[in-house]
Amino acid sequence: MDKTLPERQRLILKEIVDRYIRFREPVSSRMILDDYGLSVSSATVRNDMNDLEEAGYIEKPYASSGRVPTKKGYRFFVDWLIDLSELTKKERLEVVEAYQVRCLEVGETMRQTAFLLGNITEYVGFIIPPRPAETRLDRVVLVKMGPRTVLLVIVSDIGIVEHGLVTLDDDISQADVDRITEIINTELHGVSLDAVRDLTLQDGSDGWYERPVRQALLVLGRLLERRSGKRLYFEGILNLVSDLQKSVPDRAMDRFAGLIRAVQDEEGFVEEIYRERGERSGLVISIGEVQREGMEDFSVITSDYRPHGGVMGVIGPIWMNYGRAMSALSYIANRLETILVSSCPRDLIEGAEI
Amino acid sequence: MDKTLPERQRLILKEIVDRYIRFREPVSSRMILDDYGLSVSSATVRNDMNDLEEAGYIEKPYASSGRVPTKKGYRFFVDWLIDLSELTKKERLEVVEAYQVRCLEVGETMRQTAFLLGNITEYVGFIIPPRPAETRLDRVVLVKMGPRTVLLVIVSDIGIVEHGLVTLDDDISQADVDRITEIINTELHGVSLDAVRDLTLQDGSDGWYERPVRQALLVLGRLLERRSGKRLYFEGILNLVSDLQKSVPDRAMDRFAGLIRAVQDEEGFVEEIYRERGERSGLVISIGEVQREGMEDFSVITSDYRPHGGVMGVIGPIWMNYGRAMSALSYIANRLETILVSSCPRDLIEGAEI
DNA sequence: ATTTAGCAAACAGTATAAGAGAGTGCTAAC
DNA sequence: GTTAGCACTCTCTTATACTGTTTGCTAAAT
Repeated sequence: MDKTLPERQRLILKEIVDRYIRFREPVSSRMILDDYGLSVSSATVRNDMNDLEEAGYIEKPYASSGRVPTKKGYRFFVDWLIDLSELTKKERLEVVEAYQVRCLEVGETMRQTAFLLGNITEYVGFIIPPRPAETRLDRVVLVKMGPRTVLLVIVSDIGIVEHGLVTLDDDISQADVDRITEIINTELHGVSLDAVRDLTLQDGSDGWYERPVRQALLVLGRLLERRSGKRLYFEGILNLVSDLQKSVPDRAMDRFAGLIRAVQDEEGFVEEIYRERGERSGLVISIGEVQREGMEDFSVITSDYRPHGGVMGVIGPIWMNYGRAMSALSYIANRLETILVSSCPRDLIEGAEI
Repeated sequence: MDKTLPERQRLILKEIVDRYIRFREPVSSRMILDDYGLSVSSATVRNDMNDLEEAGYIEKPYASSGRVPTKKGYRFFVDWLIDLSELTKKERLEVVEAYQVRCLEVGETMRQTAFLLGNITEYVGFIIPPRPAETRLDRVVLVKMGPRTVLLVIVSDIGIVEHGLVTLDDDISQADVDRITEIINTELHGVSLDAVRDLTLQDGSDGWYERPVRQALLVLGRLLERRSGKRLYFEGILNLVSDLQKSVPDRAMDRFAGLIRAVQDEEGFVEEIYRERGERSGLVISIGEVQREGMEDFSVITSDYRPHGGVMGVIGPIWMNYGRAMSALSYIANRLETILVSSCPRDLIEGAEI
């Protein structure tokens, strides 16, 4: 990586990116002097800016305008020049309190997290739930509701993941329900949700168990199957509206609609996020690099979170406040990990660590 | 009500509204002739249009442009001139299938309904859940999860409304849990959720029961309290983007942002919807009449649904396709009622009807 | 009493031109 | 390596003219 750049040019580049992020208009040589109090003339700054332009870090919208950072410029900025800006006490409190209300339901925790990400960064927050392949079944809970109906609750090592109704062919006693629960939990405790799904949906185990057990297993499988569909939670898409409107008034709607379309196909989006992250862990910053039509002008910052390899992130305009977003993302990822791990039953904790 | 208007003027007004809804541009006297084949001259049509304008049904964006319907014009249109357009077989199927997947969770049913409304009308669908004051507790289910933790599921006459974790001070046996369940269900079966909330949160019952029962009741109350907060489900806000962009390219973002803001304050929005409906039942059409800043240029069609007095609706631009939206709304409201009533336990059905 | 033909007037929308202002690139001097 | 000065470029705004659509009005026709 080339962090080599003359000191003054680094300063000027930093100033250009900082100012552009703040005011969203091309930065002239004068502005840099006014603001920064460099003890050189504007001509000198212009010379440096020329060098920076030749090196591909900045560009001009038109021949005699101020400079605007290029993607390469943003990249250099986030890699070498950025100041991280800690969350305020108030914001940290918001996060902590949001997680205070203990959510049993994993889905609720996901929604909450996406909401926090969106709300604090004022961009779009999203989260991909823990992979079912690495989430383990803690137990199922069966409760007799009616003569032939039983409530089924699926509890994983990170909380309740689904519930549904099992309709049986015949009437059944509470004792039988308890026995079935016992059987299922003995067999499936600690098995990954994906494996549970496959086991319960395949017809192989047909002869093994009595009918009510088979029926319960079938519903269990179906619920997990349906669950796999829900792979993504978004919050705060509307935060972009005012930002875009202020920054690119005439193209705002286009950009916005483009992003919506890019994100509509959740399956594809999730895949692209994983592809883009590759084998990296921790924060990954993609500056217009997410390969989806309509996202060329958006930046995405993602972070993985343990246990079970989920990914959360923030989508913002390419001129987003990277420092803030990065801090927020780290902090929230960290909090979420704490929450998830702390709700993990003791005997499944080793299994949870990869 | 004045449905009195010379026959030809009615025809012309209908044609103007129809065309404006379809093409979203001022309608000239020529267009009406071309399209409709009236056997009069354009001058005659112009005279009629003049009358219509004087009567306040249409107006000109500028001195020599074609005519555009006024709110009064839309009102006359929906009251006297509209053709309802039935949903297609495919659309009806979509609705039926969406409800096929039996949702236990009331919240899920609400989300589903809002989604259907938004998706089929291609505007914004929303739904206000059944009033807790008129929803009755069927029973609670308590399941021992750990030594001192108990899972609490709240089942109302229309399905599961919430679940949460009760943390007890002392260890407890399964038998005790069953006894507590019995006590709570005996006391509270058939009581409205609002009443349950108030009963369980007031400190009066302090001495009555042993500690574990009191603790369970407290959590029950808290969950119902939290639930009251979630009074609104929205889906399809993004459907408006393309419509607005096509219709009012430059003001699109403003309008959009305005609506978002108007709807952000859910409490206030819900109140205004109830205020606007007043004592009316069935479909209510508000043409820019919902008194919220930013909604002057949007129309809202609402419908109540039984049991328990919820309201669902569609928000669209003032030039929305009223015929389609009205049909969709009636149909979906009807389906939802069927679903809700059919899942209602026998002994609570009378209570459900107001 | 309606309806119609014909025509002047209104105005959006587009295109073109001119002027102001901001910022750069370059050259020559420091 | 840095700076002052100046010509040049390009956006943004304002003014002007032109085109095409549609209306309102008047006078004649039915």
